Amino acid sequence: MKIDSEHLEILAMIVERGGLTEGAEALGKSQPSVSRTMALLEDRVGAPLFEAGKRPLRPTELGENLARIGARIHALNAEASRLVQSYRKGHTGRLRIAGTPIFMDGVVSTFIADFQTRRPEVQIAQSYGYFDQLTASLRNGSLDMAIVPLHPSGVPADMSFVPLLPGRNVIAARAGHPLMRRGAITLADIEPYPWIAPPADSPLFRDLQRALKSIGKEEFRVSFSGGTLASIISILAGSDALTVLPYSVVFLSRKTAGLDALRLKIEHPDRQLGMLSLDGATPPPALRQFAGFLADEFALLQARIQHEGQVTQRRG
Amino acid sequence: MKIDSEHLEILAMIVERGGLTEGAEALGKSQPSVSRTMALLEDRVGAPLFEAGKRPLRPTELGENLARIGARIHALNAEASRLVQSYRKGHTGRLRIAGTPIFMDGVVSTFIADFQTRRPEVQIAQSYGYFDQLTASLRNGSLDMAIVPLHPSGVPADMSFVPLLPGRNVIAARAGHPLMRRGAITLADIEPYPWIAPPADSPLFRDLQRALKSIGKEEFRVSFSGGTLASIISILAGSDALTVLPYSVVFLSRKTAGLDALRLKIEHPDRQLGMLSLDGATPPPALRQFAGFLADEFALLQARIQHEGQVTQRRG
DNA sequence: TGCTAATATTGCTTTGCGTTATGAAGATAG
DNA sequence: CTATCTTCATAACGCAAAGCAATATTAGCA
Repeated sequence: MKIDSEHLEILAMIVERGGLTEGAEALGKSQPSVSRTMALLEDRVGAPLFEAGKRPLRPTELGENLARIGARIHALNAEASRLVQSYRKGHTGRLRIAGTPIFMDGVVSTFIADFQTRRPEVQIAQSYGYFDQLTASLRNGSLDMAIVPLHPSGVPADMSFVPLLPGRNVIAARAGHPLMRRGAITLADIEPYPWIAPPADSPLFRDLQRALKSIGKEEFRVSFSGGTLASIISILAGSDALTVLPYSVVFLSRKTAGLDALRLKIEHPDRQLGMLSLDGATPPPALRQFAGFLADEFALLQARIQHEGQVTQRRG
Repeated sequence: MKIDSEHLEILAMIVERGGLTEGAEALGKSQPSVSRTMALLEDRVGAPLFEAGKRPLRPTELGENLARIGARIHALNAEASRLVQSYRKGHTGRLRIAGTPIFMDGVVSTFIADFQTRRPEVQIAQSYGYFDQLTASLRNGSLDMAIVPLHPSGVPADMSFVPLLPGRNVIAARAGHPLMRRGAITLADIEPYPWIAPPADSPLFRDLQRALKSIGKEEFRVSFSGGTLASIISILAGSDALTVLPYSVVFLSRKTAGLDALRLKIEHPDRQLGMLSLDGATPPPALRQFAGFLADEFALLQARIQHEGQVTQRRG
């Protein structure tokens, strides 16, 4: 004896409105329709839901109790509708984002924070990884979007890539570093200082090797390696060590972390930092929202970086 | 965009069971049926509820959230079914019972108490009234059953009457009353004592008049009138007053209230105390339960009364 | 690669909901 | 008490959807 929840909702509305006709109107249905539905429900329940021979249709004890339940069901159903609406607009959902650690910590996470104040119902699960692992996760559906440095030619065939920033790297040190005051820096100037290296399997580590090689430095002394951005910044701040970081990271950490970039041009890899996502799957609508937000924010960031560069050049 | 609650319940079951096939089985439906239902729901929702290309069908974030709501709807629906079941068996409901005050207070209320320990979900609204008022209430649906003294010929055509006890009245006084020790009582013996009278519009008051006339007493001194049984008992207990009460009331109050019946035969009206109910209307199922219970209890009571009578006679 | 089990699709029937048109009956006012 | 209004019930019919069996498809796995 299964009762149709819809019937209970209709019953609830009739009781709430105090009459079948008004209930039907409120439900947007015809009066005969709900009349028959109630007759059917009474049949199945096997007991009268309305007092017989009363014209402004009044519920019996049982009818009232069932109506109470119907009202609660209606509330739940409406909640489901709201959930779906919200989800479709991208205002609700769970996003699984991953990317290379330094860039995620140094840049993306601050934008995520902004996004979450705007869309608090979107929960974001952030994790870290490098290219191979990230593409695998995208393919098996355990990740919605990856943020990686990538050369346009390296985009897998089954994925799309939206560039956010050029992948320009700089040599970073603490703001008060002895080398900071120098106008032009030579290889010899750099020689005495130890290096902090990103994890050996990271693209940034390879960038570091290539960058130093590009300015003629084949060997370098690593005083610290493998840490997250937070520990790298701590160590940079408390020592005269150098490291290679994306310029955007240095730019955003300048003031808060007392970091700066050395006036030394190094080869920057021909890559772009951008958003990578799988083509086939239906993306969560929240992803569109988030991707759009990131694109906007990064455009702004790039403008700020360029403006700063001009000012510096003019001053320098 | 209204979502079918049934669909949400199905979704919940699939998620709970961890697979479409098992969900279908648990629901007692065929696998294709629930498969298509879910396809339809996904269509309407406009977003995937299950991860694409996963064989033990796993819900998406949205699917899981909707399933949670579905589970709550299912619980409510089941609650409704239980309510209906319970109601149909007469284990739940509201009964509106009314009757003549003395008899309700003295006899019926104790049985109501017993019934309620057995069926705590049945709520009983008790009220008081005399014949005309009670039949009117029965007819307009504001009363489910009346308990009244009635001659079989007086049963209205549109009602049924189930007798419970003969309407035998006795003259009652406190157990230690001077007249109690006497074997045979004459009219002269009664003369000195004042009377307590029921409300003047009650059948019991007319009974009192008739009873006294039947033993030749036309005039009597009324020292108190109009009270409920509780006050009548108090006054009887604290004085040597006499009154007329149904024997069943005296019988049940004997021990607790220190009441007894005088050894003086009076004319008892040719009426039966019984249950009166309207024929046409569908009675609440709980009424059957209650009426059956009362019939049983009164049969027992009558047996106890008869047994007591025999013992007393043998002793007397 | 090929097997197995899970899910999707297809074709068909039945059920129930929606509508409009119309009938019956309680409520109400004079 | 009857005339009238309002409210609810019934009838007839089309359509959407749910049910089932049979069958195709595909992910997981050895």
